[in-house]
Parts: sequence; C-alpha cells; structure tokens
Amino acid sequence: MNRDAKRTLLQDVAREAGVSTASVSRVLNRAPHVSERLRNRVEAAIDSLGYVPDGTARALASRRIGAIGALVPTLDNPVFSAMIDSLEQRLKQYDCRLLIATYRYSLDEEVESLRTLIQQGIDGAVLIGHDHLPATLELFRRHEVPYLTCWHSEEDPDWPSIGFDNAAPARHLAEHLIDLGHRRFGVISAPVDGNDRARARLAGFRQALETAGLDLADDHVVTVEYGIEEGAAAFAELMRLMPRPTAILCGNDVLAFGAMFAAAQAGIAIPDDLSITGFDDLPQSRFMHPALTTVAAPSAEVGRLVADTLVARIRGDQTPHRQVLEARVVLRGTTAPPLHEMEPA
Amino acid sequence: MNRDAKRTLLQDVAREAGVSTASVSRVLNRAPHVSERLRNRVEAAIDSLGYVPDGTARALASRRIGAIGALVPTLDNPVFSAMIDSLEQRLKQYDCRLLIATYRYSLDEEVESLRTLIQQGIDGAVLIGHDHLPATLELFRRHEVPYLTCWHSEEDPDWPSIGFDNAAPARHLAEHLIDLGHRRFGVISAPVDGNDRARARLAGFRQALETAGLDLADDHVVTVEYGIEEGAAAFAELMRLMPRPTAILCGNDVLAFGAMFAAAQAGIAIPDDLSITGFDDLPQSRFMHPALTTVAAPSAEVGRLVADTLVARIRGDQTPHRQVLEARVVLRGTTAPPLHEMEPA
DNA sequence: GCCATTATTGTAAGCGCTTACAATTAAGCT
DNA sequence: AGCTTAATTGTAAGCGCTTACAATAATGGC
Repeated sequence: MNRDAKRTLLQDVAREAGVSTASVSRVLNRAPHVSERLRNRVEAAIDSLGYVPDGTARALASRRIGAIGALVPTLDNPVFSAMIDSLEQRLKQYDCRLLIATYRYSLDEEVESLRTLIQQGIDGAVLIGHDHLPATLELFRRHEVPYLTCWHSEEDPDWPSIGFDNAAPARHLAEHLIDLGHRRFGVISAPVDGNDRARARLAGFRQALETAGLDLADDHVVTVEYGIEEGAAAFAELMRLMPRPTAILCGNDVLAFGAMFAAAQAGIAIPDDLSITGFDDLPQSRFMHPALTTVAAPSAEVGRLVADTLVARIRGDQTPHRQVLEARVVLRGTTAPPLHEMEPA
Repeated sequence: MNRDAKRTLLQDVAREAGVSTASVSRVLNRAPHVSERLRNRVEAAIDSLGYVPDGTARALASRRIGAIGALVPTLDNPVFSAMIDSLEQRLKQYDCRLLIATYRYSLDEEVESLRTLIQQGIDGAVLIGHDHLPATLELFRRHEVPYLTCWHSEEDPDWPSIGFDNAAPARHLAEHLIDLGHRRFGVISAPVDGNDRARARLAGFRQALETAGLDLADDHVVTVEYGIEEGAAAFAELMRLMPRPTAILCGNDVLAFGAMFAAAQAGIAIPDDLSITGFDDLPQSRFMHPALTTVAAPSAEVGRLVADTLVARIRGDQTPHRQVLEARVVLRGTTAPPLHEMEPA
C-alpha cells in the first residue's frame, strides 16, 4: 500500500466506500442498524486501504480507551504474575488491553500510580487486597472509574471484591498441626503493613493457637520481606529459640522454601524433626522433597473472574459485590506428628 | 472541590489564571520560554481547581500516548515477569506507562497483539527474542513506531537488540561437562519453533559436543513445553535410554528443577550418578540441593536497559543498535565428574 | 394506495488538548 | 533614542474519531 502517502483515515474509507464517516464508524463499532450491503462495502474499503483506526482519537471521542489498569505490589511474585497473565489473556477476548503499574507495597505509591492511570483514561481498574488509602477510593469516585479489588474476601461496601478467605485456610493449617500433636509453633510472616493478606494469614494462625490455648510469643513470629533467602534467615532465627518450635507456619510458599532449604542445610529433617507449611501452592511446591503442605490460591481463576466482572461493570451490568473463591488446604509431606519429642504427659 | 460540576478543563485553568490555553499547556509540558511569573500563576490555578489533564486528548493532539507496549510470550515465567517488573519500574521514572500483551509463543498472535497495541497508539514497543514474522517488522515500519528486541544478541540490521548470547554460555556448560569427563549427554529443550533462545541454547550444546567429537542422537534430545512437570517427564524419558546419559543439559532452570525432582524420586543421585544443568538462574536455583549449575540471565538489567534505550529512541536520540550484556555460567553443585561409571579406556 | 412507523444513512458538532504561527513585549546595540 | 533580535504570550486550527440529531428510505396496516 502507499506508505509514503498520508495515513489513511476514516474519511478516506468513507470516500472509497461512498458512504458517510458515521457509517464507517458504525461498522467499526458493530453498531446496530447497519445494512448488510453497507457493511460489506465498508469492510471492502477498509481492507483495500489497509485502514487501521486511531485509538487515541477513538478514545477521546468515545470516552473509553479500551484498556484497564492493574495495580499490583510487584510482578516479581509468581502468584501475581500468574494472576496478571490470566487476566490479560481473558481481557484480550473482550478486546481490552492491560496497563500495569507496580507499587512495591507502598500504598502512597499506589495512589500516585492510580492517578496517572486514571489520567491515561483507563476504563476500569483492579487492585490487590483490601488495604488502601482513602485517597484511592476518592480517585475512583471522583473520576467515576469502575474498580474491583481481589485476592481477599472482606465484606466492605466500599470495595467490591473477588478473592478468597486468607484467614480460614491459615487457621486450618494451624489446626491441622495442633491435631497432629504440635504445641510449639514458629511463624514466618511477610510484613503486614499495608498487606491485609499477610495480616489475615497471621490472624488465622493466631486464632487457631489461641483456641487451642496455646501461646504464640512475639519472638516466635519473625517478619521478613518476600524471598527465599529471607525465609532461610527467618528460619535460622526461629531455630535459635529454646525450646525449639516443632512446626513453622509460613506466610507464603517462597518463605517456606527458604525455611526448607535452611532446614536441609542445618540437617533438620522435614517433617520428622519439624513440620513446615506454606501458602499459595506455587507450581514447584508439590515437587519439593518432601512436597509442601500449603494452601492453593486460585491465581488464574481470580484473573479470569476479574476480567469478566470488570468488563461487565464497565458495560454497566450489575455484578456481585463480593465473589469468594475457594482456597483449599493441600496436605502434603511437610507436616507430620512431632516424632522425636513427644509432649510430656 | 466541586465534584458535581463539569470536569475542570484546561481552559478553566486558563481563565482562572488569566492566561491563554497555550500557556497552560506549556506549563503542563515544561516547555521552554515560559516566565517564572506565568508558571507560578498557572500552577496556582491548577492546584486550586484540582485540575487533572485528560490523557486521551493529550494523546490525540500530541501524537504520543505516554506508554510503550511489551510483547512477551507469557508472564508465567519468572524470567519474563522479573524483566517486566524492572522495566515497568524504570519506565515510571520517565513518566511512561506499560501496556502488556502476551502471545503464548505464537508468532501469529504476536502480530495481532502488536497491531492492537499500535492501534492504541503506543509510543514504542519491546519484543522478546529474534524470531518474528515479517508482518511484525512491516507494522513497525509502516507506523513508524520505535522498537527494540531483547533477550538475544543476534546482529541484525532490522532488529535493534538488548540482550545476551544464549549460545555461548550453553556451549560453555557443555564444555564444562565434557572437561569433567562426561561423554553421554541428554538434552531437555523447550520447543524451538519461534523461540530463538531455545534454539541458540540447543545449538550451543550441540556445538560443544560436536567439537569434542561426541554424538548427540535425536532421541537424546527431548523437547517439552515449559514446566516442572514437563521437565520431570522428559527426564524419565531420557532415563529409559540405554546406556544412560551421565549428564543432562536443560534449556532452562524450570526444566532442570523437574529433572532434579524426578531424579530424587527415582533415587538417582545428583551429581554423583548424573549431572544436570539449567539456564536462567532463578532465585531458588542456588537453594536447590545440590545447588543448580546454570547460566545467570540478567533479567532485571535487561528491563532497565530496555526502558532507558527505548525512551531515548522515542525522544529521537541515537542509541546503540545492539547491546550485549553478560550471561555468566554459574558452576554449582549439580555438575561433577561421572563417578560411578568411568569411561572405558 | 396512503400514512404512520421504523430502519438506515448522513450531517456536523464536538471530545480536550497541542502547536504552528502571529503578535506582543523585553533586551541589546550603536 | 531608534533599531534589530530574542523571549514571551496569544490565536486558532487542527488531531481523527464518535454520536446526537436530522433526513431519508423502507415497511406495514388499513
């Protein structure tokens, strides 16, 4: 095609097809009330001219940009990248693009990123979790941007959500260990500040222990950033406690990996000497030796459902305010009764 | 501020400040030739009205959208999500957003995704690898969109690149094993179709073996999709060969993890019975038992450099056509001389 | 066969900003 | 002071599309 010539515009297509610009636009947008004949004529003209509509002009005139924004703490965490991956794939089916912004767990940065995304004109947005600044809500309200939160299941009129209960499975994990006979626990948690998921999981652990009348002293809860290395370091710290815990509950699988690796290095046998649990169920968790007992977070499912629901909201359809998916405990090989050291009768 | 009222526009700011719309626009865009006094007046008006510029109008008028597109095979692979993560962080510093599209290793889908991104008006784009359809290049040329490829280091006038040599480190890995005394090799490769990185790595393996006068029969190269499970299955297949390979070269770390897990399950000791290598150096690789010998792909560095370079290109600055980073072999615990079975003299 | 409806198509006014160009003012010389 | 040149500011014409509304053509009922 004539590549030196000026870009072909919608009006060129209109001229070529011998129709008005409005008709071309209607064909482009699959609007109703377009005759078969006209549509064919326009489509032929589009093909012959190799016409590609200009998204920016379209966005300005129609007030929708054809993209949503996703604000995530980081993509450097497989559960989020898996979620984003499935979200993007699903959005594609709705002819919707994805704008990504990360905020390194800083809620202030989240607000700033949201502001620029809204400025870009996003048609909707999805946030992770339930912890956000009031300014975030204010932005959504003021600019009337449809939004959704995910990865949690709090009931909150301000925050429509698609996620799962983080506390209950954590509690179940702890209960399971209690049932196995464990009485001394250690916890490796991610920082809970601005991270309701980490907080909920920790709360779940605590609740189970309290119900069983067990104590979880402050020095038995080690808080570290996300990372294998960090998990290993936290593990070492817990192993210095005397008497040692017989079970360690980790806030996520990666921390658990770190703990497992450190345990192996220290010659501590899992699960005989010590039980360990994770949370997320990353692909490699079932391949660890022994396979990690954890909670399966439905990452891909969340991504798909967010896409479906947010697109519906943007269209103006009614959607459930809160959708709760299942996060199931997966019992595997890292949990067992405390063998070497039975409870004093 | 008055939230029921119509949105504040640039002309409202102009009226408030008692200046022309052009001046407001100049202040907004940090254009030169604006007096201190005028700037202050306009900024005060912006603040008092709580004005937020409209990105779509801006995009239409200025022909730049303030976002680039990234086309990646999948985010469900830590090396890519790490790269995207650092890319996005760096772009933020340039006040540039990121549009993501995945194509599941289908080059046809890559073209389609690129088309829609260009339609959106992206200011630039980055692709993974060197394998692309001619239509991809045609799109960039026709729409005059600055672009970059990464994750490879091919010299090619059509494709500016930022990446690393995939073949040489693969060759070094194989040479290392040969030096250790290995003579019978197995390879677990990702599908090479449309994936130059996988192809280059395989070629690197082959080259080292051929140079050493060793044969790599077709049934000693197992091609599987990305995944731990897939790696484990491929491993099982290679172990059915008689005589067994004494070393297995894997196209990436995840396949190597699968192989290692399968080996453990089969009671095959690494590295005594068998050596294994990976490629990528994921965070957990050094924590495996034994720690995985692999090649460190500079994911984060690629992301940063792509951001810097692409932004420079968009500005019209001259940038190197090809930038090669180092991908270093990391010798760790999964490689050792073939112990149990010495070569017949 | 005529008129009220309804389905199609066209006209043209924006969407909210940027920027070429013109107009004005300030600064620098002699 | 008078002129040239540069710095600042304003004017207004788009950017390429969508869509309310008007105009026209087609349809159906009686």
